[in-house]
Formats: sequence, structure tokens, C-alpha cells
Amino acid sequence: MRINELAELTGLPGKTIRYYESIGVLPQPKRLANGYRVYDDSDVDRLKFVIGLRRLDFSLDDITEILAMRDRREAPCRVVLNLLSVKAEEVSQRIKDLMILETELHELHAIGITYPTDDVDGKNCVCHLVIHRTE
Amino acid sequence: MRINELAELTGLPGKTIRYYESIGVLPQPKRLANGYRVYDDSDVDRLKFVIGLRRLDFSLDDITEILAMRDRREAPCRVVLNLLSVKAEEVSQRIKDLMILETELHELHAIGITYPTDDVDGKNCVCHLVIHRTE
DNA sequence: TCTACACCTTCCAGTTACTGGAAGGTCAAG
DNA sequence: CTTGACCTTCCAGTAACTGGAAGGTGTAGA
Repeated sequence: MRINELAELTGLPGKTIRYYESIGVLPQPKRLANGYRVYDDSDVDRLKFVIGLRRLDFSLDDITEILAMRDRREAPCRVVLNLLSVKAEEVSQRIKDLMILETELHELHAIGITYPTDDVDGKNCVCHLVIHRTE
Repeated sequence: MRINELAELTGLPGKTIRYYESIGVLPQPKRLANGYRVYDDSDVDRLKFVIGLRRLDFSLDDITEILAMRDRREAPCRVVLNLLSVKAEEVSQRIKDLMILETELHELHAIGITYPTDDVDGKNCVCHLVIHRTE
């Protein structure tokens, strides 16, 4: 199959497939006489693995490494398991940070909405709050 | 004051201050005869406002626009209030997404850890799970 | 045969908010 | 006269793509 079919089978734009190839996530594929890329079912699987890892927010660097292990016939499962828990911890922390941010946004909005909205540089302005809320 | 003092007063690296200037968040400052940038208290305030907005995750584009309004003597409060609620909604959605991701990471880890970790391409591997968990 | 059209190719640039580093000018102290 | 801290500009890199230009290929229809 050519790149467009692989794109349709995986849901990734062909552009992204070429990009993955350019950074070594995907190997150089065979080419037709005219230079067109040719793929087979194993490429579909590999790409689906990449997509699965990306959906889990693994970096392309991590993914490249995991795939390289597989290509060397080493089982990357232990590495993947480890990355899963590291990533879970990161996500957990990120959620906490965002929840704090969400609270701040709500609070500022709630206070700011009680202020006049035409105060360019006075003290009764949400802008002033933004500057001084760390104090 | 020169750039280093402004940096210390605000906690931002001088590098970032120059960057803000280069993209128009900060205006071109006065210069000493030798070309060194000179700032005053109003620059400290402006920069603190920028920092406050950045902590709320406003983009530098939004910030530039808000500052431009202020510079035109229009009160940006209404715009800021509006951005606060838009941003809050985005953050709320992002939190939901991340919570789903967190659950998936935990689930995959919980299942994956019961599998052997030396299965390069068999079906009893967390890697296989990663490919097929969307099915 | 010509041409329209879909498909493919490569390469360059832009996105966000910085950060690192190179190469060099300035100024005061020792 | 040199050392060191400070300042300057400019270039490049980060992550993961995406858009677009410029051009080759292959096939179907007029």
C-alpha cells in the first residue's frame, strides 16, 4: 500500500507519517520505481503502536527508544510499564496544578466581575488584581 | 535601573525580558550612552502584570493585546474578565482529559504488571495492550 | 494527444515561550 | 593592564507537528 492508504488505515495524516519517518520513529520504507513509499501490514501495526503510545502522551523520543528495543528483539514491556507509572505521576501532578489554576481563574473572575470595567489604571480593576494577587 | 536589576525585582531572567521586548510585549526601553537598557518603576509594574497573566496561562499574544489596550488608554478589564472565563473553561476541559488519561495509565499498568515482561511480540504483553486497547 | 486531476515527492518555514551559547563591547577595581 | 561582571546582538534548538511551494507521476476522459 502507499502512504495514503496507510494514513486512512491509521487515521494519521500522511504528512505525520513522513515526519515520523524523518525523525526515525518509522524506518525508511521500500519505494516503488517512481519513488513512492510502499508499506505493508507490519507498518500498520507499528504505526498503531506508536499511536497508542502517543495517546498515552509518551514522547516521540520515548517511543523511538521503545521501538528500537523491539527491533533489537528485546522486550520493551518493562520499560513501558515503568514509563506508564512515571507518566501517571506526571499527569497526576499536572492535574493538581491545573485545578489550582482553575480555582484562581474562577476566584479572579468572581471578584473582578464586581468591579467597574472601565478603570484603566485605578485600583478597582481586575487588572490590578492580576498584578497583586500574589501578595 | 538596568536589566539585571529589573530581572531581580521581577524574578524573570534578563533573557526573557529581552525576548518580551523582541516580540512587542515590552516596549523598546531607553538606552544609556553605551547601549545598555534602562528601566524604571513603571516597567516593573508592567512586567509584573505580564507575569501575573502568564501565571494564569494567558498567551503572550493575549497579553500583548491587553497591554496595547492599556497603552491606548482603553480599559482592558472586560477583555481580561472574558479571557478568564474562556481560560477557566479550557482548563476545566483539560483536567477532564487528563483525568481520563490518568485512569488509562493506571489501568494499563495494573493489567500490564500481571503479564510477563519478556514477550517481544506475543499477545501477553503490555505493548500489545497499548495497540489494542482502543478496540 | 492533450489535459485535468489525484496522488506522490522534497524542502522550507511557522507554531509557543523561551533558553543556551557564541562573539564581542563596557566599566570599575586591583 | 588585566580580570571579572555586566551588557549587547544574533543564531540555533526545543516538541510535534502543519502548511505551503514547486514539481514529478499515473490514469481517465475529450
